[in-house]
Amino acid sequence: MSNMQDKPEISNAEFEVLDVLWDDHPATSNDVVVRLNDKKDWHEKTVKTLLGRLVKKGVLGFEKQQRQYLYYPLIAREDYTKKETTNFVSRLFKGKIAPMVAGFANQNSLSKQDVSELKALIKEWEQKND
Amino acid sequence: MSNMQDKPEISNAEFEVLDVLWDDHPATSNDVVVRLNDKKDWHEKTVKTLLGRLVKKGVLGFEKQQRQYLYYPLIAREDYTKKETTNFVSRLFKGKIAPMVAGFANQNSLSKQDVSELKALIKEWEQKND
DNA sequence: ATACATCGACTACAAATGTAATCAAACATA
DNA sequence: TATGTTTGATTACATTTGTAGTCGATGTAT
Repeated sequence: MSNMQDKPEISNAEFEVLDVLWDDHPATSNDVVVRLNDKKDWHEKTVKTLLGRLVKKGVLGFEKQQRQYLYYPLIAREDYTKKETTNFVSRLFKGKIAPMVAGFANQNSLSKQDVSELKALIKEWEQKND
Repeated sequence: MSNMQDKPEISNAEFEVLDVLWDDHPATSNDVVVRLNDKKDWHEKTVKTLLGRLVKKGVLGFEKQQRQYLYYPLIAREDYTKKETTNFVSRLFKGKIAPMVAGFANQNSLSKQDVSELKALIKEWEQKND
């Protein structure tokens, strides 16, 4: 079983880096640094370190372009978010999605759009599972 | 501003301990150890350490009963889960709940009950915000 | 050519975390 | 009473994480 692929454990700081690469890639380390400046107040070296760690973890790949690297994600945002969501819901809500939505709705205000999107989801589900 | 209450940053291992205390409290360290045996394969000492750390973080309180301590949570599960959920949705889904439910639904199978609970939530919301 | 600027690689280092072991005091037991 | 047991307190220690700094190779400007 050579390809026993265990979850990459992405830290919070690493996630921010990955996130900007999901938004647009490939990108040089400097691109990432620049795009992170909006949200985070990180030193260039910090961002480079995080890029390196993500590469080592198999989360990012890169290819050389002259002296620089062009980084890109090796895992899809959707896959990651789905897995994390399942995990989260399972840990905090015994795997039940409704209580999580309930808690959320009660904490934040659900917008009209949120609600109509949820209704659409449900309708779709009902058509699939008549 | 003495009561500037900053979030307690509960680690994964610590959360497991807190979780069994939410289920039933107060409880002695040994109670916790025993109840954790089902899920986790942790040494007694490990559990004690985690209890201590949670106390230090202000997440648990205790009162002495003879030589032992009776531990109990100082924060409510609902408050914690709500805060974590808001945080999670904000980080991974730009604060939008519907995409998170969509991803979840698509990964796991939504049960008929999940759906009816969601519908109930929505109906309630619609009544409140006519 | 010379001197700086920049890149990735490697090193640094404290705090948090996972995972216990040791120690001293209090109890229980032979 | 001498000994082993159990408790919380303290200490241990490797790994991960946040947050950079240094170094050697390469690229750029004078």
